[in-house]
Amino acid sequence: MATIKDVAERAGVSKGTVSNVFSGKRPISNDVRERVLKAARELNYRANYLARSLAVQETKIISLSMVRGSNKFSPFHLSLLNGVLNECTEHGYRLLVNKLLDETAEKQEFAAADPIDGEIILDPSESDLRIHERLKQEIPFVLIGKSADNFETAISYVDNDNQQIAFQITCHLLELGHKDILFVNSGKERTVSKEREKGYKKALEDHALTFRQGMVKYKIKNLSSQEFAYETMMDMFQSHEPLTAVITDSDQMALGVYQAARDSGITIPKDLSVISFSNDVAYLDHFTPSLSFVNLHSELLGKEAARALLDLLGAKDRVVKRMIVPATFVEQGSCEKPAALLKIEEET
Amino acid sequence: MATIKDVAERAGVSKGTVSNVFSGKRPISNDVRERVLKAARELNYRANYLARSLAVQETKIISLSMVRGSNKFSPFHLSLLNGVLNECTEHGYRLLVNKLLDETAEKQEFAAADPIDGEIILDPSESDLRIHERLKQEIPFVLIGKSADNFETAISYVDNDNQQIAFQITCHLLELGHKDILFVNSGKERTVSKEREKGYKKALEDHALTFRQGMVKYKIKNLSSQEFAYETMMDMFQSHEPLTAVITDSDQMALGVYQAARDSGITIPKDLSVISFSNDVAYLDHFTPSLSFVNLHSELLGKEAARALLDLLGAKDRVVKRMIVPATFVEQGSCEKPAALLKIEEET
DNA sequence: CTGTTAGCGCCTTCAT
DNA sequence: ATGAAGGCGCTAACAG
Repeated sequence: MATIKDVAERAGVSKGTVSNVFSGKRPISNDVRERVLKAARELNYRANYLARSLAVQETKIISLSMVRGSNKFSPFHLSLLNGVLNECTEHGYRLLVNKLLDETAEKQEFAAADPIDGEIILDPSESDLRIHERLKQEIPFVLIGKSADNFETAISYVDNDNQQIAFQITCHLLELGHKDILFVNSGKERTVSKEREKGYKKALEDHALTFRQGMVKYKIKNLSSQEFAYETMMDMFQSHEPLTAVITDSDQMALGVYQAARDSGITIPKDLSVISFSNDVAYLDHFTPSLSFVNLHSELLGKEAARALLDLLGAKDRVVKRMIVPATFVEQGSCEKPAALLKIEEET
Repeated sequence: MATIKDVAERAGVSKGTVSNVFSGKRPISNDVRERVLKAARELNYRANYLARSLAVQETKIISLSMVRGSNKFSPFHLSLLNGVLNECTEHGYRLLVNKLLDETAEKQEFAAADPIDGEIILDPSESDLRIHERLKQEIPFVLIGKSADNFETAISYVDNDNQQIAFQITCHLLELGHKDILFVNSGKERTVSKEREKGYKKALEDHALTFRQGMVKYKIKNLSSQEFAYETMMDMFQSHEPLTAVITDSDQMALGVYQAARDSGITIPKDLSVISFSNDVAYLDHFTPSLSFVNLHSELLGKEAARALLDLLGAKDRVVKRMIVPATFVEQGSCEKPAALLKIEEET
C-alpha cells in the first residue's frame, strides 16, 4: 500500500502538506491540493489507520464487551447491538466486539491494551473484573445494567428500572388473584436478577404474602435458557407445589414454559399464567396464546449507552452519566385469573 | 499509561529486552525476567496495541462488513455473528463490525484504510463496491453468499446451495398439488434472491408449469420484511389471483404472511401453505400452525466463513476457499394439499 | 543473553 | 502557504 511519503514525493511536496490536504487543518493552495489529490488517486492512497491513531492518541473505536464465559449473543443483545451500532456509525465511530475468554483471563495480565477509546460493558455482574480493568486503565466506559452498590456513585450506566417493572407485573398477577407465582430468574450472579427479585418480593409483601424459598429459580450455566425453564417447570409440575403463575427472565425461558405446559397437559392461561421479560417482540403475539410481556426496549438501551459513552469521550473532565430507559408491560393472552377463582365465579 | 520505555528504565534494561520478555521471542535470563515483570506490574504496564500492530504490520482484527444502507442486524445475522465470533476469539482475533454509510461512500475515497487483517462480507450484491475496494486494497476477504458470476473464479465464499434448496421446497409444494405458488423473495439486487429464483423456476419447469410474471415479489427497501410480506399478501388476496402456497425469504416475512392470512380470514394450511427460509428456529414450532421452514444453519455459515478467512490470512500465497453449507428442510404444520384437491378427495 | 538503532506511517510543532 | 524534524510506542535486525 502507498504511504503518505509516496504521495508526497509524487506530488513534489512534503509529507506534512499531504497530511494537511486530507485533514484540512491548515490552508492549502489550490495548485498543491490538485497535485496531491491526483497523486493520491494514482497511487490509490489511503491513510494508515493505525499510524494515525498512534499519532493522535485516539482510535475512534469503541468496544462492546460481552460477558466472559457466556458464549452467545441472545436476541436481547441483537436489538441492543443495533442500537449501539447506529449511534456509533452516525458519529464516526467503529465498533469492536470484545469477548474475552475465561481461561486466558490470568494470562491476560500483560496482554496488549485494547485499541479503543471507550467501552460499553454488557451484563455486568456484582463485582465485575472488566470494570476493575477499565478503571485501572482509565478507559472510559458505561455499563448496561448496574453493578454492585459500592460502585454506584462513580460509574456511568444505562438501565431499565428492573425492580419497579418486576414489582408492577407481580402486582398485576397478584391482583388477578394469583398467590403462587414462580419467578424463573436469570443467573444468581447477575445484578439484574437481584433487582427484579427485589421488586417481586416487595409486591408479595405489599399484598401481605410471605415469600417462599423455592419460588425463585436461578438459571444455571450449563443449560440454555429454554432448557432450564423447561426442566424447572417439569420439576415443579411433578412436585405438585401449588403454582398458578410464572414470570420468566426472557422469551427463551417462556418458550420452555410453554413447552413444559404442553407436554404436561397444562393449559395456558387457564391453568397457568405467564409473563416474560422480553426483547423479541415481533414473535410474541404469534404464540398460542399470545405471550404477555415486558418490553425492555433494548435497542433504546443500546442507543443511549452509546450516546452516553460518546458524550463521555467528548467531555474533558470525568463525568458520570446515568439513564433509565422505561420498560413497558404489554398485556396479551397469557394471563388470566387463577382457575380456582374462575370456578367460584362460574358457580355463583 | 506506562510505556515500554518506562518499564525498561525501571527494570534497568533496554526496551528490546522488555519486548522480548513479553513476546518470548528470544531467551531471557530469569533474573532479568523477574525484574521486568515486577516493574511492569508496578507500573501497570500493558503494551500499546496500535504501536505493536504498526510495527508488525498485522492487527489481529477482522471485520464483519454489513451491507451498506441496510440498517439492522436481523436474527439471521445474529446466529451468523455468533459463529464468526466464536471462531475469531478462539484464534486470538478480534472482530470489528463494519458498517459504512451510504451517503459518505464518495467522501470515503481517501478515508483511512480499516485497521484490519481481513474481512467477511455480508449480503454481497451483484456488483458490490465493497468487493472492489478490498480487491484494490489487497485485503483478504471472504463472502457469505455469492457475488456476480464474473467474480466467481477468483473469490472465496461460503454459501448455502440456495438454488438447490429452493428447487427442493418448490418441488415439495408442487408434489402436494400446488400450482400457484407465490415467492416472496428478498431484494432484487441480492444475489441470493436470483439463486433462489432459479431453483423455483426450475422446479416449475420440471413439472411442466410455466412461470407467471407476478409470482415472484422482490422486497423493497423502505419497508421492513414483515410489512412488505403483509402488504404483498393483502394485495394478492384482494386481486383474487389464484394462490395456494407461499415461499418466504425469512421468518419475518412469514410473520407478515400469517398476519395477512389472519386478517383476511384465510386459514393456514387449509387455504394457504407456507414455507420459509429461516434462521430463528427456536420460535417456529410455537406458531399456529407451526411453520415449515428451511434451516440455513447460519451459525455454521459464520463459523466456516471465519475459518476460511483465518486460513487465508495464514496462507502465504493467494488461495481461494469455497464452502457449501447444507440447508435442511424441516416439515412442520404449515403445508398441506391445496383445498381444491382435499375437496375432491373428500367427495370420492 | 542483552543493548542499540532504525524503522512502521502518520501528525505536529517550529521554522521559513 | 509550505518544509523539516521529532515523536507516538513498539518490534526487528544487527551487534556484541
